[in-house]
Amino acid sequence: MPKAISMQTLQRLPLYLQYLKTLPDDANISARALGAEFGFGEIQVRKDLAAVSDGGRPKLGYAVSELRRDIACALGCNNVNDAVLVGAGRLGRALLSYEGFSEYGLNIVAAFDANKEKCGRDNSGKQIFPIEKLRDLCRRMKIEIGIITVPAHAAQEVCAMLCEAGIRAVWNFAPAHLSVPAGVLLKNENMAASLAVLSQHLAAETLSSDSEKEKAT
Amino acid sequence: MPKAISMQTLQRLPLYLQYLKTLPDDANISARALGAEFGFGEIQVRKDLAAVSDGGRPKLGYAVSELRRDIACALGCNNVNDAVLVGAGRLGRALLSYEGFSEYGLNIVAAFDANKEKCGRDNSGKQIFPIEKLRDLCRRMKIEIGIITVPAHAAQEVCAMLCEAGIRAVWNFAPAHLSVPAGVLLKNENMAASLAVLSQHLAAETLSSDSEKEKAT
DNA sequence: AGAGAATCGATATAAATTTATCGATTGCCT
DNA sequence: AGGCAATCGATAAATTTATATCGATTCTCT
Repeated sequence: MPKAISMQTLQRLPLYLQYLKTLPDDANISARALGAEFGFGEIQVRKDLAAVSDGGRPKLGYAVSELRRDIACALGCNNVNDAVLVGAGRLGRALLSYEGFSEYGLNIVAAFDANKEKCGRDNSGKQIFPIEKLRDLCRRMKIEIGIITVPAHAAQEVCAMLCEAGIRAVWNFAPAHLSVPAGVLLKNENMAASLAVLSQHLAAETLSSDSEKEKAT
Repeated sequence: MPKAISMQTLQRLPLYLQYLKTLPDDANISARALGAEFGFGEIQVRKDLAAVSDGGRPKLGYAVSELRRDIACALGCNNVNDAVLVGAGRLGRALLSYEGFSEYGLNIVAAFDANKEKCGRDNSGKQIFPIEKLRDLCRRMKIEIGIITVPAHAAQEVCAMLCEAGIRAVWNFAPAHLSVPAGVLLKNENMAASLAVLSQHLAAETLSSDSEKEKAT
């Protein structure tokens, strides 16, 4: 049963899950071994797992199949969330055709674009509609997640449309700052932040000879 | 003077920078106003800014142009880092043609793909080479950043190639768990983690009327 | 010029997160 | 069976991060 899961833990769980999926069903794994894969300490892993699972046997470790089930459950991977995507450019189509989302309970039901030439059936098999139909479709299907992959200058406008259409969570890939009404969650896929970490690593290593601690995120 | 910038601060700075770029050069902005844009507290913003800038005048706030300069400097946006990208599929090409990276000091000099049909000049203007040339080009140009956008099953192999070619930081977009030698930074662009946050928000709101969870021990 | 309000910076407190310590449990080996 | 080593879970300490408090500064308005 899910206790309160800390924000940090919540973001590590998908990593564990991803890795656990590569292991045999009947395997066991220790917190230490799991952590070693990511450069995490074993205690941290144990605490993470304790937040979602109750199994874990001394000397053996955790049963992989149980862990997978428990993590998936905690992450809500089993409750499918429908989503729409706005902006059928390169990035948008890349996400449309990415099949890994379903493993995490995300189902992109349709895409929208202002350019009518892009409309029709994408070669991912997903339908791309003119943006005018956004509101109606979202309301009718009670969509709760909107994914924004439009150019920065159009992002706020699209965001407003999505909110107006009843969306409750916005996943923004546009390099733009968005504002959302209260009650709507905004999650920026923040590639600039990742870049900041990368480039600081390079800068740090070039200056101070070494003794850098590697960190996977 | 570059003090120690905390990890969290480091990841907020690009957000500020992004927003500051939308403001007039001669404007001023207060910590409170800047924070309000992102839902951050004003004190937090002030501490973030204090880590990279020294300006900030009572009653007026911070000079936008100074802040931009200081943040950009702290993020190393001025020292250009060359990078290569492996995997010229949809996502790879999307990143190739994304022009926003240069603002953060990332310059993708070339891409590689195992499929020779994809080689040649991309319509982003970037060259796509056969993967066999990866090692040579990286070493010759002293590339330090490698971006992985191949399917999950090929990711580890590509990662190893990059490390072997002298890469010092790997930016992984593949939904796969990678291991890198010590000294190489691995940054996973962790869309699953973002999804976890999104879907927990939805779940929390839906069940918000429920009482506290019980825990099995 | 002086009152007043906004805002900064520094210091202090609180909360979240990570890391350490230690005893208890369990499987494996001889 | 009995000892050994691995591992867990819980509690405690340390570290990092966020928030609050307060005096000092400086701009604007009258």
